[in-house]
Amino acid sequence: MSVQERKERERANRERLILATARELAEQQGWDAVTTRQLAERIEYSQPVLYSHFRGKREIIGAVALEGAAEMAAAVRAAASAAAGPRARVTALARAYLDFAARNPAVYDAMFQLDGGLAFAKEDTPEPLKDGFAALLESLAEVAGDGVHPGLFTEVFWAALHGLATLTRAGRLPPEDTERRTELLVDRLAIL
Amino acid sequence: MSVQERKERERANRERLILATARELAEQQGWDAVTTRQLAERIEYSQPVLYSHFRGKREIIGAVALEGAAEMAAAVRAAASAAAGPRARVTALARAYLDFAARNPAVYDAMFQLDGGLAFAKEDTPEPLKDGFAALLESLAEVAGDGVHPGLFTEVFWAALHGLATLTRAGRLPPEDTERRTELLVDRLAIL
DNA sequence: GATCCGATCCTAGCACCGCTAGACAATCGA
DNA sequence: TCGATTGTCTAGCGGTGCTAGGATCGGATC
Repeated sequence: MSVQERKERERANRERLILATARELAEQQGWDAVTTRQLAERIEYSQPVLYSHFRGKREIIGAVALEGAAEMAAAVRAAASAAAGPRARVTALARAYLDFAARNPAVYDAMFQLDGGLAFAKEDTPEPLKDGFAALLESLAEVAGDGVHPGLFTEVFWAALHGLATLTRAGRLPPEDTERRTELLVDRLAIL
Repeated sequence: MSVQERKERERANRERLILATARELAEQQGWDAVTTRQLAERIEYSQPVLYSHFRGKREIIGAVALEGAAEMAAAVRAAASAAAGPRARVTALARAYLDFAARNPAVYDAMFQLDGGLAFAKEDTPEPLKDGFAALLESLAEVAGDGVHPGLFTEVFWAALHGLATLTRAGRLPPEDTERRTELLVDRLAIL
């Protein structure tokens, strides 16, 4: 069944092409510009082809979000493991998180601002999302402090990072003070 | 010129009606349901009338956001002034903020999630937005700690609240632990 | 009181959106 | 070689935000 295998391979390639194109277009011109027509034209297929891969636009956004979650988890883990000592680890984690959000605004939007039809904080939460939270938890648990549930602490720390990321990106916070805000956050939240 | 005054009054009334209807519809069915057609039908005028009051849908969202900012500033100030002592003030402020976001999700979306075409952190930032930040600053400055710029501290605290509000609302954080998260945040961030 | 004129509002329609039915062509198995 | 299946496209549906242009209404003037 080599023929069938080839077809499946080609199909998988095209699906990757769709996601990569959607992501690229979103980073270049924003998600509003990612219309099914524009996307179809860029991958050089007609619109209905998109619907043979995804249920709709929401699911495309969701798929990009999952990609992003996996990348962010990797980035956070890499930064944390390259740092020595709890304090350096947490600082590196925070910087990596905010850096990812700043460098991939469209992906970050797909993960948290847009409706990608993803479930959260439930049984059927997709693996990359749970793993993203786990990546934060790994480094944050050690600085949660005595008597504080590590999961709860991670939620609060994560929320703070998320707030900084979104408000900065939306122009609500001046970008030049990001580093000072990060240091203040780590100083206060983490018990070293 | 009593005639002209009457007309201006009626016009102002209709503008209030548009905003109240948009807000009500958004809280009931979400901003996606606030289409120009639906909105026009509810106020019993045709669509073009909307455009004689606002440049477009964005500006309507922006106007609702400004309303919301004023209300939130008032809510935060009321909560803070009813509390005795720095710690109680900050806790009350945090609760009031999160409570407002939870009770008025559509308005909160208009303020921070949607594009209302509003300027931020600049000279031409609308007054209600600057005042909203000022309301936070008033109570937070006293717990910023020595050597920490009150504005910077307020930004971080605000970002944390914003993160908690949005992640909770999006189903990313289980709502039942909100109170514990709030206490943890206040305990760690505020210097008492 | 008749007439004019300007402000006000609505009908109709534009270009675009996400999505889909059904015709068509290419490819596979017999 | 032929029929069936799979894959793709054209065309179109109902919806969106927004606007041009005509009708209508009310106040000011003679």
